Amino acid sequence: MAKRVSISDIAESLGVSKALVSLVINDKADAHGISAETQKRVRDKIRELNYQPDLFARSFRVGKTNTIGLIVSDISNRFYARIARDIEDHAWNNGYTVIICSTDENVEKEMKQIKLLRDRKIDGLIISSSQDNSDYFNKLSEAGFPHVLIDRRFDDMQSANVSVDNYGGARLAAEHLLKQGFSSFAVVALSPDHISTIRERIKGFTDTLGKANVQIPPCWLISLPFDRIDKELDNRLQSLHRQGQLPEAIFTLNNNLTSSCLKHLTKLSVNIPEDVAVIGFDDIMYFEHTHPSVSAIGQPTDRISEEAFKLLLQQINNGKADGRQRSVVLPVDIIIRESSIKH
Amino acid sequence: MAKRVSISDIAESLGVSKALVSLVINDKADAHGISAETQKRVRDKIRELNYQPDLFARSFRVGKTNTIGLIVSDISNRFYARIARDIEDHAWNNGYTVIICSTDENVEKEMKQIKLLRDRKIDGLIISSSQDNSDYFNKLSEAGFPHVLIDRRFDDMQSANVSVDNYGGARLAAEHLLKQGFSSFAVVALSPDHISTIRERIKGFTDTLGKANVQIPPCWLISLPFDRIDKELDNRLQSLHRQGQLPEAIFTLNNNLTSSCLKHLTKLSVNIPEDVAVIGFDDIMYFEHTHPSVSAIGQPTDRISEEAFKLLLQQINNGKADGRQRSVVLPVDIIIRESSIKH
DNA sequence: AATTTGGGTTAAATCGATTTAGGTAGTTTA
DNA sequence: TAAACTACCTAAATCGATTTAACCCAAATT
Repeated sequence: MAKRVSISDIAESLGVSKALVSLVINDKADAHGISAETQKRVRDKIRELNYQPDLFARSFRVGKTNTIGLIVSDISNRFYARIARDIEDHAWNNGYTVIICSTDENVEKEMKQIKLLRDRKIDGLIISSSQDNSDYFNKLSEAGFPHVLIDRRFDDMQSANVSVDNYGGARLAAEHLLKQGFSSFAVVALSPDHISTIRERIKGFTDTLGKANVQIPPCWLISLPFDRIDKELDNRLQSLHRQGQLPEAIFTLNNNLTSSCLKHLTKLSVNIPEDVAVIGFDDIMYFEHTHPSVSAIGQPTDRISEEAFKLLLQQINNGKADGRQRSVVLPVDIIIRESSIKH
Repeated sequence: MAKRVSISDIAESLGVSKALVSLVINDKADAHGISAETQKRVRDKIRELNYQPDLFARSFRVGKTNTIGLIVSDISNRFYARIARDIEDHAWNNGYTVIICSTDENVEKEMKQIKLLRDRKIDGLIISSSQDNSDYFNKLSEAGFPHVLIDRRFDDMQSANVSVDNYGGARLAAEHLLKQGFSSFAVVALSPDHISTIRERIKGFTDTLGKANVQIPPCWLISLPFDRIDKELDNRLQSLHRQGQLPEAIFTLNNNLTSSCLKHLTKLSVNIPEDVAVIGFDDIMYFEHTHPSVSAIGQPTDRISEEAFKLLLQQINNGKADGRQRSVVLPVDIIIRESSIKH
């Protein structure tokens, strides 16, 4: 591997000091009164030897890596993939690079990842956490480590955070289903059930039904472990179907659950929405083209990314996470398609 | 921000040298005859002060960052999202971290990204390149920089690479459509058209049709610019539809093109497959649930990731990209669903 | 003539680790 | 008793940059 040319090489071959070269590179030459002629000589030599500053060494010295971390449960989930893409764009436009980690909802893994990223000296972190309380992040805040929580939130949280109106979205779904005249409902959720988005969506849905004096019996409150969504849902739906106990409508709490639900109902030859109506939280493009097309609560992924990155950058540039951290809650909307229209 | 404890702090508070502490940390103490007792003292102190080695500083010193880059055209594309996820897992299991970049098929951006990542001293790179020749990568090979090209390939390529049998996959699609009895065909491709996957898929398709004495007229060879797939395809399909010139079957060259095609045909009330049949390269879960379900050529994303990471790790561990680089071509399969079944 | 001024430049410390060629002191060997 | 050996440990260089306090010299001022 050909040896890279370093700042010393430039300095030596020119008979000047490394300091001088560094000053020129960093546009501090004028401020230090380096003569125009010398500056030109340096710049020419840099071009001649094709010198590229070692960003790693620079980062080491100045204590800033221009790298941020993004931790989510699964980067191949469309929701997070979109957010990742947007954040990557914002990062790139601001001279940052993104390291992405998937936790599989595994808290230990998540903590290890945060630790590793911090040991690697990332400048900040954007995370959709799987943890069940804010302790860890409050410590991060106290340590002044720039970070923004997205998607999921905690009570007593000091950290900056960006989320959507999960409660309101679920209410929209419930109101819509009630208006359509459905009268029995199931919720398909995800465990671990401490996840705020899940909790809020369930609450928004059940509260709204409650106001209409509709309760959801336990057998229709379905919670599936993250790593076996598909298989478990298959079992549960099959068993309900066998017993003729399917509800009139199902509210699925994220795009994976919606897809899986669609798949297994179809497999059971259950007609949607004639036999069972479906509406999901989180809209993705394909729901427009599934059979039937699927109603969903749409989340503004681009706004989430934008706000999160903005908040992170503020913290990084302020040198620390300062006291009052912004908490941003974004609105959602409902997209009504075939799957939830009463026949 | 509380000051981190460094190796010097440990050394000082113990009255020993930094070297000794470092040796203990790196399990080289025994080899250097450091007494068991001293080792224990060091380890105890490390625990007491909660010392965490600065991985960044270590990387700087040893010249290895344990970070790899992954560059693709768009990380939110399902195909790449899956690959990214798998690579991330392999990386994590091997103590590596992944920096992800999306190029939007922009060659200049891609080069800038490679340069940035190299300046940041990543240990290796996995890339699905948008470039139109192998020069840049051959230079990378000569410089001994570990890298693996995935998905797309080049002629005269010295770099390690993992791809799928695009030609064969396209042949499968063509054979299937012919067997179904369709007799006029369109191909929906992506520009820039130098991309190897696109070229090979087109060739595999047209060659196979050619053997059956079927030609594709220019108006049915549709090539769409990456950043305006959806809009352009809408126009093209509308115009063909208006003129009553839609083919009997369409072969779409990636999952985005397939989705977009589905969307716009549906919008035009064109029945699939009665009016126009569709089969796409690259299968994604949703194609099983779209209306109609969509036939596709499935790519083994997990194998791609696995092989790519394996090849990269080999290069990294060998210290250099050695002469003969492995070239892996993986098989694809055809999944036949409703959209390509003749009525 | 002595002092100040300032333009142009550099030496050296620094970031936090790793690595290697020694050093020291005590014990054994010749 | 001197040399050799052993067991333990350390000094200092190093990675490639940035940063700061000083330095030198010539011109201007007093």
